[in-house]
Amino acid sequence: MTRSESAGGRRGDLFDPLCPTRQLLDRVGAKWTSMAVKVLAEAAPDELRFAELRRRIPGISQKMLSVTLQSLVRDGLAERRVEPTVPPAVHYRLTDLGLSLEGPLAALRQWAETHMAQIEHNNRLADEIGPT
Amino acid sequence: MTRSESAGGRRGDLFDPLCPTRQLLDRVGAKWTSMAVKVLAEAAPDELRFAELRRRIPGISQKMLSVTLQSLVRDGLAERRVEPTVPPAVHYRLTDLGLSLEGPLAALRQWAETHMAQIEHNNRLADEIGPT
DNA sequence: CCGAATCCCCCTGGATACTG
DNA sequence: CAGTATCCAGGGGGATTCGG
Repeated sequence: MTRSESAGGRRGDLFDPLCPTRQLLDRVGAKWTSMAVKVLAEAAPDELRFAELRRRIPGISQKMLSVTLQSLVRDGLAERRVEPTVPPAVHYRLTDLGLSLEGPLAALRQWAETHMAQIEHNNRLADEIGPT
Repeated sequence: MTRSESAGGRRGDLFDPLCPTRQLLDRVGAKWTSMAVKVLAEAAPDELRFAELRRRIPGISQKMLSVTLQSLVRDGLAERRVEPTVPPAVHYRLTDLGLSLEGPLAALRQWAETHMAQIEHNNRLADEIGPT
């Protein structure tokens, strides 16, 4: 990718190794990841089927659900279990690792619910005095 | 756009784009936001100048630093103070609101530092057995 | 010194259609 | 039912340049 080798620092490389937080945020910041984790965490320790997950995440496309679940599985945050029936039934559940992420995520959610109204308010203020 | 107008809940439903958590994640997920908050939080209660911030955030361009700081200020997470000297000296510091975000963010950082190595390992495993 | 403006690449994620 | 493949629009964010 050779993005920015001229600017005195290759941030493409330097960012990943030094900052696990960045990596995590890239995942959590992905549009549907945190919701999937939340829904799976709420259901835990039960499993959820693909269609059930989809129903519990209104607005998600099956492509994005599929992609999101794949990356969770790939990261070891979730596990996939296939029942070899016809048609196949695929179940997902969080691993312990995935469950352990719920704590920090819940804290962030808590903060958001407490403070986002204030932030939106601040933004509206900025829209008034700024453009004026 | 087929949002999720059928979905009942707003608050606490992070499926909905209006959900506070979604909005927060969009901010925190922005590439440099969390890093800027961290650096500002570490310096608190002292202020940091623009150039100093830039030095403490390896790899950031001045455009992105500018943009990031603007959105922090706009959200009321940070404050901007200009000394009308020539050339001007611009200082930033977190507001109380911004500081209060540091807690949850630090928790996430903590989680990342503890578990990201495991996640990367999981990914390498997936790369081996998958393509095989 | 600080930041606004511009250009542009590329990645995310949405819609749709097709397999097993 | 579950997942894959393709196409495509939008926007984030990097480099660069100009302004005060």
